[in-house]
Amino acid sequence: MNVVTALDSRTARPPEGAGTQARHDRQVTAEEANRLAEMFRLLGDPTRAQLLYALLAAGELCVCDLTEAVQVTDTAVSHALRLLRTAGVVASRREGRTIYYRLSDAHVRMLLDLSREHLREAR
Amino acid sequence: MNVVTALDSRTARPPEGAGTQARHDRQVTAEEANRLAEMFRLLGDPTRAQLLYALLAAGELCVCDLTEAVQVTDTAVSHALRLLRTAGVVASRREGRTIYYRLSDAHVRMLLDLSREHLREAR
DNA sequence: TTGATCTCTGAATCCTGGTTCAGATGTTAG
DNA sequence: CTAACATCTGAACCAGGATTCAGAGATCAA
Repeated sequence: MNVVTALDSRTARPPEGAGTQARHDRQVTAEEANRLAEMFRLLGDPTRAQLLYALLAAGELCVCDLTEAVQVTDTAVSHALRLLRTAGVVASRREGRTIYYRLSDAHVRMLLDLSREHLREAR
Repeated sequence: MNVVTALDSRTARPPEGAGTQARHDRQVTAEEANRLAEMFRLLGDPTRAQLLYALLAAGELCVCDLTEAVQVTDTAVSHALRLLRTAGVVASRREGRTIYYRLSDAHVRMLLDLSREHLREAR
């Protein structure tokens, strides 16, 4: 209701229309925000984060290596990897009885890389 | 950007010895990964994500505006904002009886901006 | 074949944390 | 002062999801 002091002007509220298509605007629809939240949630678990950063550093690792890197059960690792796999974040490759995992999403890889970088600079 | 992190690396297994240096390297300690996970977790909730993206777009909004933007109770918004506030992600400013919130962490702002961008390009 | 290794799966448990509820705090108007 | 408004707080409730448990595929060696 109140007029807001926007940093960037153009805060005009479009009339909630359903016929809105993909905007290149700053505006983010609830749908988009939910998709983004879903992705962030995937990274927001200590086990999964450690797995992903281990893969980011090593490039490719088998489950046994990952189990050793992160201090949890191999079962927990397997469950975590399944989530990441079905989400398309990691990909797997079988070689004999061992299965190697790697990051498959360049987008996520950049997020991980960038976040690590900035965690170290700032604070 | 140079997001490429050599995928090949025939899994040259470093012998996992005692010498755990690698502080500025690609290596990420469990401690760092947990900190990063904690930050991602903060963004990994639909309500909080919508709040943050609303703030990213508008620059500054009061609780009543945020309550309207996100479709939840004002109480839920308040709880969500408290989490973000204590984490240093948002800052508040009082003007009369209304309180205005804004993003206070440049790091998070970039993450939000970048993620939105890439969600739209890719896929 | 048997046994050992590596990984995955579904069910059950358990716990974190998001929402709701009822009320408190602070602020402005009358 | 009281009343209305804007927001916050703590406790309780409850669901989603991470871990554990027990066992199943899959693959290789002997």
